[in-house]
Amino acid sequence: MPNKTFFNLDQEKRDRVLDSAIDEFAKNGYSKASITSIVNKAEIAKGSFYQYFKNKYDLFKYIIEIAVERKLEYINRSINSYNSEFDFIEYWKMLNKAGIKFAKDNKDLATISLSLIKNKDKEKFNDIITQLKPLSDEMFEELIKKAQRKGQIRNDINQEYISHLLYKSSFFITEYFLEEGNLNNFDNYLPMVDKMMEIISFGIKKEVD
Amino acid sequence: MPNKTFFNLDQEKRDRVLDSAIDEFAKNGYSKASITSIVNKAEIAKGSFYQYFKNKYDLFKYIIEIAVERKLEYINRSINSYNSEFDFIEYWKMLNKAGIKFAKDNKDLATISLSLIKNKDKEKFNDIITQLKPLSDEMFEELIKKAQRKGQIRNDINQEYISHLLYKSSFFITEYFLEEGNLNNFDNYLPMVDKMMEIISFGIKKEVD
DNA sequence: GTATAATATGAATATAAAGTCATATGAATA
DNA sequence: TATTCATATGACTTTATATTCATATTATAC
Repeated sequence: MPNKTFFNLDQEKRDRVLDSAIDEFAKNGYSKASITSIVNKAEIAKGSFYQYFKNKYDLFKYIIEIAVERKLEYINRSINSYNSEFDFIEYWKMLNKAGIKFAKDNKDLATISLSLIKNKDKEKFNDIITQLKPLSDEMFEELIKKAQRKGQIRNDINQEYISHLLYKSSFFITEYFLEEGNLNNFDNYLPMVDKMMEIISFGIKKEVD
Repeated sequence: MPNKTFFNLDQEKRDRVLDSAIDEFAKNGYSKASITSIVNKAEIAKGSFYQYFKNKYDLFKYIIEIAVERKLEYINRSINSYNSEFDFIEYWKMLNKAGIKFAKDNKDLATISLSLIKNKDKEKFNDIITQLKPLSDEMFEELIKKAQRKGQIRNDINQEYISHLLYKSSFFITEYFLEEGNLNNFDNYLPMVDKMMEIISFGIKKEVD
């Protein structure tokens, strides 16, 4: 958590610091991100930085917090506009689309979150990763159980397998989107994702007999 | 490429250096890997290291070369023992299994290759990534075209989508395997992969009518 | 056994990073 | 105006890194 000094700052300056940091972390990942670069871009003194944050990790943690918050907003907005009878496949597609939309509008935050999840240094980021739980594959578990009860997806496949497959696929969908070439091609990208989701749906859907 | 001095060394010493470096890169990734750690583990002097390699990058490049070579051996071994009529799904499953087997027997090399592919700093590693081409999604393209011609997989889906899906899925299969918990659970892991591949197959397979 | 070439060595150098601290500035209060 | 408190500052410290280099050791050749 930033010090209270940081929150006393006028929003313009606060944004300058955060934007600079988000840019730096997105470009270089956590360990290669440089405080010196961040303060230069934000046009504040190095000493000031340490008036605002305990250290680099403190800053990073706060940025992830922002990212999670923002992404949940996108997801909740989707869920709220979903009025029909529960249909797992549709629901899953909707979540993926919300994820892509979040990444489209917040590509740096999305990049940072992704890099965190892909990071191997679990020890170090353990407390941060805990924050991500609501966006993890555990989220799918309940949904999948429900869908299997309702006979919407095959139940001859271990729920853990499906959960992991869907969770990971949502990642590489975002990941692929964040690759150059696709970023500025949102309109071409969406139909592609539709096809991918369709492929996976075919595999998990229970045939009506 | 290492200097000729390195190749003049007796194999025991060469292996000591390589093993130490592979271990270090697998544990820490490229930029956080430390030459000091490597030479300490290998029990050679720092100065000696720079008699063998031009720099850190030179060493890394060489290790990737080894990884690619070794993985291709696994793949070729599989392909050679594949005698039946071409069946895309079976072929694809076979490739994935060869990949997992490679990862099982060479977990550090597999970890390093994965981290390279996941790395964002394309500029820096551009020349190395070129080496990986034979293991990339381009490999799938020809296979998929062939399979579509033979009517083995749906042709209402753009070949690029499928190619990317299959390529990425092969990654997360390896990735998931390399996560702790699964590594020492090879026998439980294989059936799980079978199920995952089955799910995707359902989606891309052409129904016989 | 001497000369030459190959290899080994670790102290020294250069660079960059995170984090600290004494001090300066400015705003608010009385 | 004088005092107090919050904020700003950048030089300094510490620590780690990759890389270099002059020199020492060992092996090879004659």
